[in-house]
Amino acid sequence: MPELPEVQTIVNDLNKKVVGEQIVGFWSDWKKNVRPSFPKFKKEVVDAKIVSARRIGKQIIIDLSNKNSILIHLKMSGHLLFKPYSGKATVEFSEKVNQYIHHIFTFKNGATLEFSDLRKFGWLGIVKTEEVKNTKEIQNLGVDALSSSFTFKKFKEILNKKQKSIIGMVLLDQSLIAGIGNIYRSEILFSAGVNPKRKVFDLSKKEIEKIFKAIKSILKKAVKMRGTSDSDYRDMEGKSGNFHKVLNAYHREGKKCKKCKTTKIIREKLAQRSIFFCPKCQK
DNA sequence: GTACTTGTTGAACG
DNA sequence: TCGTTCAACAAGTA
Repeated sequence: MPELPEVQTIVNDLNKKVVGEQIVGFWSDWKKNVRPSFPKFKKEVVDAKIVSARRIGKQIIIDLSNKNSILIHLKMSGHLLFKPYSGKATVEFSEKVNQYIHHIFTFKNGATLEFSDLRKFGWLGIVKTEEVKNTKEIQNLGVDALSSSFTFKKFKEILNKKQKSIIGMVLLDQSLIAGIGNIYRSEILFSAGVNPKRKVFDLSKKEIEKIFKAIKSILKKAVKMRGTSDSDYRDMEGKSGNFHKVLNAYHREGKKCKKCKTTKIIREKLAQRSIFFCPKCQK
């Protein structure tokens, strides 16, 4: 499932591969997830050129030459796949994930950008570029976890407002800090040595510092490694990320903690979501 | 057929 | 009224 580092990887690839491309066609077989409507979306994107791609939280924004922007949210199982023109109908990928393509952009040079989404939870929409920041999806997001405005001071401010909350919940709340999902929440708290169920007011200054540093360092490291492919995430070429190879907690329940090497990682539910941690290393 | 997956959202809660 | 918590929802797999 794409979280911030996976989305960042996709945005980086978009900037490398599709900037300057002119959209000549758009196809969809799941029109209910195209906003505001399929005909309107198609009308606004066809003929436009791609200017640049950016990201806020897990939200992808692709700015077009006609003052419109495409918004894309991949939700659980969405992927964007770029296929350069090969002279054949499509370039084949071996990964199973490609059977679920529901939306396809075609470019003037014959390349395609395909939106694959197994569970059909993802969506894409068109808005005026100047209206992007006013959309409900963007306005509801807190400060982006990797942006320069997410400073230690800012993190303390957020925690100050959430004294009674559980730290594991705060990290997952997109309206406070945007970009952290279930995988990185577990990894960040493991790295900081903090139990996910601790209350914010109970955290020491040093622990807060450790959590903040872990957010930045783990997310940056994950971006470098092109994301986590725990279940089915793929980058634009259909390739897996590498971060799952270095996971310490996520999806490791029953396995020995890599830090203390004695205690097993346990899995618990926190507000309907799984949380993974080492009961010995995370107090 | 049922439980499980996640991010988002609106309803229900105190 | 407000801030917080919970359950529902999307669709598919095992």
